[in-house]
Amino acid sequence: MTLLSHIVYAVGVARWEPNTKERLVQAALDLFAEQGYDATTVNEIAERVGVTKMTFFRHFPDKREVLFAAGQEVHSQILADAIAAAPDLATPLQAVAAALDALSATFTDDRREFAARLRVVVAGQRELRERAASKHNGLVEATAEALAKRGVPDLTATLAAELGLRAFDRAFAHWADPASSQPLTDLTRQSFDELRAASAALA
Amino acid sequence: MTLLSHIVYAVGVARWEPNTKERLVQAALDLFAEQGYDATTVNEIAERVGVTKMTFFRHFPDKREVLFAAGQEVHSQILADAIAAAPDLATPLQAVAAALDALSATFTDDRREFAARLRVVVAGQRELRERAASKHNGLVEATAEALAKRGVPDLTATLAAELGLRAFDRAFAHWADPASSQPLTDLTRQSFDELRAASAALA
DNA sequence: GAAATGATGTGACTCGGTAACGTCGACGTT
DNA sequence: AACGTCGACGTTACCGAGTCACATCATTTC
Repeated sequence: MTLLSHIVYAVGVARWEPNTKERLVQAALDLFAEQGYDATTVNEIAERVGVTKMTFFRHFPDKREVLFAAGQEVHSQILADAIAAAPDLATPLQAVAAALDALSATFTDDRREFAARLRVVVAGQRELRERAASKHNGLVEATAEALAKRGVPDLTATLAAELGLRAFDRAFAHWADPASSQPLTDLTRQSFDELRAASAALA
Repeated sequence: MTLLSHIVYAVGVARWEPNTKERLVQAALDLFAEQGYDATTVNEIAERVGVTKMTFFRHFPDKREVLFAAGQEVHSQILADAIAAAPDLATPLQAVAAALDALSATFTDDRREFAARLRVVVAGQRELRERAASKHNGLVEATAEALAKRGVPDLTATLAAELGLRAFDRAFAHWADPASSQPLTDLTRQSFDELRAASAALA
C-alpha cells in the first residue's frame, strides 16, 4: 500500500465503501424487519448500501442466504473441532456437551440483539424457516460425522448429535428472548440436561 | 351426469383430458429424471401434458411441490389418527410404533418403482432435499402434537416422534432400493427397533 | 511504468410466480 | 329447450430472482 493510497483511503475518496458484505447483511435485516422478507427486493437492499443487484449476488448465492452465510460452515467447524478435541474417554454425549459449550461460547452478549431480530424475521417466513432447518441438519451431520471418526456407531452418533443440537436450538431461542439474561452457555447446559433426561425416560 | 355427457366423454371430445394433476406429476418426474430438475422448466412440464404454465400453478403452489403435494397433509393425518387411536395404556414409543405401522401400510408394493424414481431425483437436488427435510419436520410436529394431546410431555413427545420418523425414513430408503424386497412395514419395525436400542444405549 | 488483479457496474436475458380478464363446456334450474 | 352458474383452462402482461458477458478503474505487483 503506497503513501498516496493511505491518504486517499483516509480521506474517504475510495471508489467504494469497505465492508460491503456486512453492510448488505445489516441493510437486509433492517429491511426485512421493516417491511417483511417478501416485500423487500434485492434491489432495495443493494441500493441502500449504494451498490447494485449484481454485487449482492456476488456476495451471496441467493436472497435468503444473506441471513445465513455467516453461520453454517463456521459453526460446523467449531462443533467438529470440539468433538475431535474431546478426551478419548468421553462418551458420545459428553463429547457433544463439549461441542455445545464451544459453540455457545462464541455467542457473546453483544450479539444478542442481532440474534433476536434475526429470529423474529426468520420465524415469520416459511422460506427462511426451511433454510434454518437445513442449517440445523447440516450441523447435526457435521457433529455426527465427527463422532463417527471417533469410532461411535453411526446411529448412536446421529442420535447424540440430534439431541445436542435440539438442546442448542431451544437454548438459543431463550437466549434471544430479551426477558432472560443468562449467558447462552448456561442455557445450553440446562437444556441439554433436560433433553437427556427426557430421552432416558423414553425407554 | 346426463346421457349426452356420457357419450361425449367416452368419445373423447371433452374439452380437456382428465386427471390433469396426476399427469403433471408424472410428466414432471419423467422430465426431472431425464434432464434434471434445474434444466426442466415449468413450461416444458405443462406443454408435455398439453396445458399451459398457468394451469400448472393452479394445481401446485410452486415448481418443487409437484413432487410433494401428494404426501404432506395425508401422511400427517395418518400419523395423528393412529396416535390418537392407540390404547390409553400405550407408552409414547408404542403409540409411535402403531403410527409407523399405519403409515408404512399405505405404501403398497406397486408404489415402489415410483418411490424409487422420486428418491433419486430428490437426492440429486438441494432444493428438493430441503423440501423433503421440511416434510420430515412437519410429520414430526404432527406426531408430537398428537402425542401431547394424550398427555405426553412436550420434550418426550418430540423426541419420540423424531425417533420414529428417523426410523421411517431409513426404512423407506431401503424399501425404495430395488435390491431389498421386504414390505415397508417390516423394514420400519426393524429400523425402529434399532433406533430404540441405540437411543437406550446413549444414556 | 506496464501489466495483472479484484471489486464493482451495465444491460440483456431466462425463468419462476402472480394477476386480471376471457373462453367454453358441463350441469342444474325453470 | 332456454338460461345462468360454475369449474377448468387459456391469454396477456407483469414483477422479481438469478445469470452472463463485457466494461471500468483503483490497487497491487513486477
